[in-house]
Amino acid sequence: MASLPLPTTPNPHFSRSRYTQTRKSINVTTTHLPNFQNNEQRFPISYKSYFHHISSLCKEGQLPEALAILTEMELEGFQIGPEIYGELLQGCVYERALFTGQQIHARILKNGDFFSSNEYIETKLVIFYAKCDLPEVATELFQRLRKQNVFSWAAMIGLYCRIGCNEEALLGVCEMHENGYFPDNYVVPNALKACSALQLVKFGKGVHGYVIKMGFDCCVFVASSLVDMYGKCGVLEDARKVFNLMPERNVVAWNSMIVGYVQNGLNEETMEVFYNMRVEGIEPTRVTIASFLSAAANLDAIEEGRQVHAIAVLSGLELDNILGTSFINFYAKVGKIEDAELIFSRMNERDVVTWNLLISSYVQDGQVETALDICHQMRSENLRFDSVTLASILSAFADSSNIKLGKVGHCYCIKNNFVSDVVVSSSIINMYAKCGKIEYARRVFNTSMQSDLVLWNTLIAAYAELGLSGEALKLFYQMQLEGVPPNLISWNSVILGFLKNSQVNEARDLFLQMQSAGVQPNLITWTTLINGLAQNGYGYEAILLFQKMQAAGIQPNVVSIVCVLSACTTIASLLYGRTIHGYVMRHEISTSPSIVTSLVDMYAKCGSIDLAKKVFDSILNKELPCYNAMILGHALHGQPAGAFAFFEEMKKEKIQPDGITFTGLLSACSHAGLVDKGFEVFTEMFSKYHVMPSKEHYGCLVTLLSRCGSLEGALRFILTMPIEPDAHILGSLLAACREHNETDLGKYLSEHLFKLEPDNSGNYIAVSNIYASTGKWDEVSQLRDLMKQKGLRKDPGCSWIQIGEELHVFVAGDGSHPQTEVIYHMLSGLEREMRFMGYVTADGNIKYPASKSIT
DNA sequence: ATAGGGTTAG
Repeated sequence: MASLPLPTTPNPHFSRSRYTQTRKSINVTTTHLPNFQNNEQRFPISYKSYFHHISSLCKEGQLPEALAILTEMELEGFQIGPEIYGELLQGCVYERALFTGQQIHARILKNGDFFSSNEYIETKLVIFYAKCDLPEVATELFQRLRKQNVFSWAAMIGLYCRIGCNEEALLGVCEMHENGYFPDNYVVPNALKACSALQLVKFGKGVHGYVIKMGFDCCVFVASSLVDMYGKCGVLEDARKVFNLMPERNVVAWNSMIVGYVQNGLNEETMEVFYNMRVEGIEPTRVTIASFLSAAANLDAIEEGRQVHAIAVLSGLELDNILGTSFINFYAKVGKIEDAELIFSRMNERDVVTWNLLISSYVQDGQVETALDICHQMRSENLRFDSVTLASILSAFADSSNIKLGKVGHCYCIKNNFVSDVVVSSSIINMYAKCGKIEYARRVFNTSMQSDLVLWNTLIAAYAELGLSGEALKLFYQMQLEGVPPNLISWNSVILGFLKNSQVNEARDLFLQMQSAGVQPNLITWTTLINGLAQNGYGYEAILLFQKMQAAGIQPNVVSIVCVLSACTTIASLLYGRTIHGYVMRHEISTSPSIVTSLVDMYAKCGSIDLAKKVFDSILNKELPCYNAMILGHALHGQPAGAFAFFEEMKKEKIQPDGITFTGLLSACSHAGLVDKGFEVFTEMFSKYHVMPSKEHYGCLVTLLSRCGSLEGALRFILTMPIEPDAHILGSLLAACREHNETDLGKYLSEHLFKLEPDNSGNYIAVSNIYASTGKWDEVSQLRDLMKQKGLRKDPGCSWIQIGEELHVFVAGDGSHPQTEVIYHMLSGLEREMRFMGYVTADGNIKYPASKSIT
């Protein structure tokens, strides 16, 4: 019989019969033990051999076999020492085998005090229960410990970290330190993790100091954790410093740096680190790839993402659920939905996240039907919808204004208790608002959690979109009374509300207010303002604002470029339009379809049909909007043949025309005086192309008749058309009155116009044009003063150009067209179509010379 | 020690 190193005192509970019972209970078959069973010679096996065998079985995860040997040892009469139980418990820790571990714990207890009060065993038990994520049991055993040590502390701190009790974890670190146990390089990473979870950079820095003092800073684990902590706390400079100082860097160190950049939106830096990592020859892991893909998705970097896809395949990385979803996310975000689908079909395991990502991909792509299809498939695979699924499909119903399905979705949320999720309820509010049911949105908001910022923002955005700026502002104040401080999105929405309601000054004022409140405007704020100014007739100021934005260090994106191009268009600034075109070419965003379309539109409307055509020809997949831009461009040039040629080309390419196409064709007819052709197009529009005529189309015909036919014919047409004439239509009649010197009829129509829209500044301009054309400058001045009194500053009916200190004001030949046309005429040398009205000096006074030619 | 999905603003 081999001698035991421990215990030195006999165990009173030890008896053969007890262990025989245990043997039965664990159902051991001796076939597991070939070396021992088949050895007929039966050399005496030493305790040490048994121990090593158990130890290696435990390390291989063969716990039942290890237990069987334990039983065999007991049958052989060995007294079991703590190190054997320790090995077994360690095996259970590796395997997270809670049940087996509990059995071992029971055996230890049966062996009595000697074992259960052994420091080594006690610690192992704490570690075991901690690793099995049982905080109650682990804490109880930890508190009953006769002697704590670094290991038991490490286990408890690790447990607290895993289950998200980060405060407890940090308190533990402090307490162990106070009790004289120095946190080792296994405890430090957990402490740092807790710091980042709690965003306690200062505590993290303290730990960093401790790390340096203890000399742990050369430990890769610790240093990587420091990089991770600084990254998660947003202190990228410090993360980088630690990273640069690391004597050796493994994949995790590189990954931590990459993850830090990606999570802070520093996408370019992420890519740079990735490339450096490649240069150093470090093989990427799934973490590397997933993080890189996230950056590539944010940057719309299709090529880079595809290359990394190839790298992942070449590196033989397994396409697990998380890596797979990263690929789906990347391909969906860059608009390659087919590739996203392909990845999805190749994945072996899919969970709710995977399915949700595919659903939201289709929603973002505007494919509502397919998204719903996927929902059904998801259900047939016995996966339940969660709040993420519902938020996605509700936003799909919002985008497609499908209130019927929206209501079904709302009911589903009520039945399945999703309405308490703020993300879901904000989706419901948004859905009702986008479906035109603002009162339903309000009611859902009233019954929801009123402490959530996003819910407030959703409702404010809904009112803002409708131009109900008063209501939006009221909510903006109300949320602050309820103790919810507004964020950037709240400010942006209120500004948008003002601009949608033509309250340009209020919008500008709020833009200043937000800055004095310490909220810095972002790209969206600037773009909202630029777009709003352009839409309200302040094209020049919009361009100045765009330049100011760039001076403030904010890089424009696709949306802001499109907005500033539309500003160029409204004031026909070919010069600045070309500047923007240059910017676009230099920054390699010239492939964006919306920018290209805007460029065509800008050139066409600013008077350079040749440049418009040049850009148009460079487009590979031409869609409806760029054809429309070319048609409108030719219409404005008074080239109906060109407009109709593009219409024919469009038909050849099997592109369905829409309402805008026909507005272009009709205005081409109106410019060229083709009355019959105009009515032919009008008839074809609804009989052949099933496009319902809108107010705009009727307006074009009224202009056509009043210009080319007779004023009388136009009046008769107005009486027979199926819609009420709006201000725009009356405006074009008014212009015709001026052409025909029908001043009395003009004055009569003006009264109607002011009744229809008393605060529309465009009407003031239209009426003042009548007076201007007959040289009645006093009346013009009176109307301008009235506009100033009313706070109206919008000047869509006339146009101006700055020459030195003077602002020269022009009016179009018939005064009925947007100012764009005026400057277009000027640029294309068609001065005869235009009449010079006067000029505004720098101090704001208007001077009206009798006449002036333009050079 | 490091990695994946949803809501609100242009």
